[in-house]
Amino acid sequence: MARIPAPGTRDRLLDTAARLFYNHGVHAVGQQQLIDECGCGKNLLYREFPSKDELVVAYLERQAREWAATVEQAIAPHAGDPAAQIVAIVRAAAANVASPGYRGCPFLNVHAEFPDPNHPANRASVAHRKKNLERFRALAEQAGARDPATLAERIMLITDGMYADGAMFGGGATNAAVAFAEEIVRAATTKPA
Amino acid sequence: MARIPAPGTRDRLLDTAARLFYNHGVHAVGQQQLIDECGCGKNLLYREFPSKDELVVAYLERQAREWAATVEQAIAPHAGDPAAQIVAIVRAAAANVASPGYRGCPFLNVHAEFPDPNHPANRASVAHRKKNLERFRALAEQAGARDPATLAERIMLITDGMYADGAMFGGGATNAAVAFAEEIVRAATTKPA
DNA sequence: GTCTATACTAGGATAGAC
DNA sequence: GTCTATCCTAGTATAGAC
Repeated sequence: MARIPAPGTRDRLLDTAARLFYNHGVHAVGQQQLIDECGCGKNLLYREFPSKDELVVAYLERQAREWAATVEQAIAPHAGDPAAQIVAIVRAAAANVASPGYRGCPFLNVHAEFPDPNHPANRASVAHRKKNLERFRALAEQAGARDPATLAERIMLITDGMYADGAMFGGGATNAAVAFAEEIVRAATTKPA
Repeated sequence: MARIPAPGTRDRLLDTAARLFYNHGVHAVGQQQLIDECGCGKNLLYREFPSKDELVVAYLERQAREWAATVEQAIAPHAGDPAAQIVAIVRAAAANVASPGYRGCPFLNVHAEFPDPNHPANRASVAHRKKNLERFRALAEQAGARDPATLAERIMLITDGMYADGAMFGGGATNAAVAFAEEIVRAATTKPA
C-alpha cells in the first residue's frame, strides 16, 4: 500500500480555494490561479478534485463544517436553554458578518452563481440551509414556542437579512438584528399574560 | 442628423439581457448568446453598450425602474397612510418572490457576482439598496414610528430574508414575512398603553 | 514514486474590424 | 451579419527535478 504523499496538500488546496472563491466568486477564479496561489502542481489539484464542480462542493462542505463548529461553540454555554441557544446562534452569525472582509453568506453567493437546481453546488447550498432552518425549528420547539415553525422562519429571515446587509453595507445592522432576534424569541416563548 | 435606426433595438437588447442575466447569472451569459437570442448583429450590441460592464449597469437600472414603478403602484392606494404603505411595499415584494421563475433579488445576485466594490455593477446595486432603505426610513418617520431608523432596518431585514428564502426554497416564507412586517409596523407605530 | 512545471487541446470569452 | 484577434477557461498529458 502506497504511503500517503504530502498529507497537507488537499487541505492547502481547499484553504486556498475557499479564500479565492469567497473573495472573488467561483466563476472569477481559474484553476490556474488556484494552482499559482497554492504553489502546487496541476496534477495534484486534479488528483484531489477531478473537476471544478467537485472542488466547489468541497468548498461548501468545508464552509458548512466551519459553521457547524461555530454553532457548537456558541450554544454550548447555554445547554438546557434552547431560547438562549437560538439567540446565541444569531449572535455568532452577527460576529461573522461584522468581521473584516465579510462578503456575504457563502452559500447564498454560490447559489447566485449556480442557478441550475440540478447543479451539485446549487443542491449543496440548499441542503445546508435546510439543515439550518430545521435546527432553528427544533430549538424553537424545545423552547416551548407557541408556533415553532413560524419562529424558526422569522429567525431565518432576520439572519438572511443580516447577511445581505453585511454584504452590501458592511454589517451596520448586526446589532439591530441581534436585538430583533432577542425580542421575537422572548415574545414567542413567554406565556401571554 | 441621422435618423434613429431601428428604434426598438436598445430596448430589445435590454429585455433579452435582463432575462438571460437574471435566469443564468451575468458571468454565465456570453455576448454571442445575447446576440443570438436577440436576433441582432454584434455591431448593434456594441453600439448601444460599448462594454459588458455598461450593459450590466443598464440591466440594473432597468430593474430599478421596474421596481420603482411597482412601488408607486403599490403605495398609491394608501396615500396618507405611510404605515400601510410600508406594508404594501413588502406585499409587492412578496408577490414578486412568489411569482414563478423567481430566482432571488437581482441586485443581491449581481452583487454576489461582482465583489469588487469599485466595479460599476457593485456600486449600482449598493446604490439601489441605499435608496430603498432611505424610503423605508422616510415612511417610518411619516408614520410616527418611535424609532424610524430601527423600523426601516427591520423591514429591510425581513424583505432581504424573504428574497433569500425565495431564491433557495421557492418562496415558502412570503406569507410569514408579510405577516411579520405587519406586526412590527403596528407595534412600532401604535402608542404604548 | 512524488512532485512541479510546461505544453497542449478544444472551446468560449470580450471586443473590434469590415 | 461575418470574420478575426487576443485572451482565458477546464482539463489532459508529458517532461524532468528530487
